[in-house]
Amino acid sequence: MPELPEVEVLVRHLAPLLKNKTIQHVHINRERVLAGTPPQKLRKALRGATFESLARRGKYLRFELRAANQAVTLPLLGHLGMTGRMYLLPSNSPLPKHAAVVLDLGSENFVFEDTRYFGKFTLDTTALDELGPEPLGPEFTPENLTSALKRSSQPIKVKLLDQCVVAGVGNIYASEALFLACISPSRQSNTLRLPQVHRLCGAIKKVLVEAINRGSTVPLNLSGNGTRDGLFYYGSAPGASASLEERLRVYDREGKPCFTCGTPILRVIQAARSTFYCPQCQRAARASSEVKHRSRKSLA
DNA sequence: CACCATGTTCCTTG
DNA sequence: CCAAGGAACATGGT
Repeated sequence: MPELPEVEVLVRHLAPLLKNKTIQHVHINRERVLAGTPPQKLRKALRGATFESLARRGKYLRFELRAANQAVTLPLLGHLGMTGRMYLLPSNSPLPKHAAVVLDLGSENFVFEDTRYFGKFTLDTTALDELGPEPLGPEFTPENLTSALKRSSQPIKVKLLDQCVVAGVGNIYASEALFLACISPSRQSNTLRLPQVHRLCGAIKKVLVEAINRGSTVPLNLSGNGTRDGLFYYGSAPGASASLEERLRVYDREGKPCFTCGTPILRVIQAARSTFYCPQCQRAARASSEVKHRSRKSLA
């Protein structure tokens, strides 16, 4: 599932390819991804409309379309869920089995493919209102992150997946950022001190920027066809085929040695998701019970 | 068959 | 009402 870096790479890739293309027909194969937008409404809104711009917000793609002879633009929101992909295909290419929505652009199709159909393709943009700051934007500061964390006793790893806290961090980069910041994933959010939050902020930015610069974490197959190369293909580019292990410091490295200290990486389950961390580099802070015990001792 | 998966949302429980 | 935990969603890979 694409986290922020892959969405960013995809948006940069698609924006110039879609610009000024006009939608001839709208094919909806899975209403579930419309997130409440009536199919007729989507067809009516998109048919004849032209792509004007595309931007990312968190893990969302926000398309701006202009209907023929209209002054106003229409926002269209996309989300890749766990398995979503978006790409252009020549009109004569076969559509994938799980094509949820297909926009006919004349000589090519813009395909939203999503095997598990957890993704979204909708005119309803209200989801954006709930999002916290962009991690690579000016609002994402240690001070703001501290205030977002201060009233939560949830483990910090779980809290980082909350899109209200910071928009775009997912399961991979939550583990990665905590490793870089040397913070235990089980540390209670509201017990982090400013220096640690400072480190965490920097670590989040660093792992995201690294991944964006790398192209993506998992090779994105933007052609929709693993055997084809060409314009829309990232995955097979030379140097882009490094395995997860070569790109990530702890994620999916259970039992393998920490790159810093050699201690085997652990995997635990938090909020029903896997977390990976180094128990040596990311030691939990001294438990409060231990602190109490000590003070009781010194009193005695 | 078992378990796992880059996400979000809904339901239940306390 | 709120926070937290877990199941559900749907499909495929190992």
